[in-house]
Amino acid sequence: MAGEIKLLDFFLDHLKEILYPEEWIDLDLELSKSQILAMLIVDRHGEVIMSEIADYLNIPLSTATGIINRLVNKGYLLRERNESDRRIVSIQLTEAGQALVAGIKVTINEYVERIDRLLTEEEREMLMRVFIKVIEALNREKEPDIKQPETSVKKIEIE
Amino acid sequence: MAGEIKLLDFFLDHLKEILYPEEWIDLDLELSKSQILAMLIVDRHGEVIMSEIADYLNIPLSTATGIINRLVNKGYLLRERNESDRRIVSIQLTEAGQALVAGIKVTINEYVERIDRLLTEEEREMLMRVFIKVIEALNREKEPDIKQPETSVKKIEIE
DNA sequence: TAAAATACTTCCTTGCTCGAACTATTGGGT
DNA sequence: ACCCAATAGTTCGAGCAAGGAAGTATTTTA
Repeated sequence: MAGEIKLLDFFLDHLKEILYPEEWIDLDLELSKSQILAMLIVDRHGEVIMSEIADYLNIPLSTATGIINRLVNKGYLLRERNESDRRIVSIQLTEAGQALVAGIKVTINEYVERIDRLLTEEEREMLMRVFIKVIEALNREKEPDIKQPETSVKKIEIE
Repeated sequence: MAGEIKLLDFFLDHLKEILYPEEWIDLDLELSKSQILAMLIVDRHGEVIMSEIADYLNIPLSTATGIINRLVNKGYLLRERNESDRRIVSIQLTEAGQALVAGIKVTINEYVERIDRLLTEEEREMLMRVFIKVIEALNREKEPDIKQPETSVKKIEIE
């Protein structure tokens, strides 16, 4: 009981920090949150189609179109129609885009290391475990159907 | 080393969840993130002036004006000029606003309890400790000056 | 009493978000 | 072959948010 009250107080006290995590981390002054996510997705998958981006970001295609448009206009992404199926639009990084993503990753890594240094090995493990537990539980409640959660940590090669 | 790589992967994998925490929690369909925060601030302080809201939310006054305007238009807040210093505008909850905040708190509490149930006492304590440690460290780096951090858990009476 | 500081608001631009409507292309069924 | 449905996107319109710049009162101070 006492534990629960404390956790609620804690959430209310830190709601601002929780709701605006991008302010912990000045990720990049050039791009917005959504734009950074989109760039990282394109980077990770090499070449992506609009629907995939919308899927990964969990946003409607109409929103994705806007985000990608701005990145194309800034010269970070390339948009081109697929010739074998002309409904499909595929997205790639330009060279400027690749350079930008590299910089973003460095920045993220710096922050991660900064946090990492604050934690004991035990805390680090528990943090990840708890985070995954919470995310999985909340996802499970949202859509108690369809496919496997598949929310465990995936290994991604960095550099 | 292995720990750090894992933590970086972890962050990259869950960047969407981290950057859009409002999607974990369908806080309220009626209000936006900023609007909810503004309502909670007014609720907690009883009567607040615009500058205080801007301060707490860490946004410029021009942004605060817009957020409060929409809440006033929806009938949740009351805006009135201070008679002793007519530059000042103070904000209060209307009855509808009080009812809404009560509902928001119930919703938050439900989510907090849902998370709480997933955690052991040890995890709960560590989670709060780590969270505060990280927030304090990042704040300290941002502004290595001025006043005390004052980021420890404050107790707030609920209901 | 004039000038500076304070407390806001207004205006403008950019971005995100979403639904609805629309275009283009492809695939299936008969 | 032809029509219809499904698929893949874009466009449009409206609301919300962010923030800088400029403007309006009002109060303080020098």
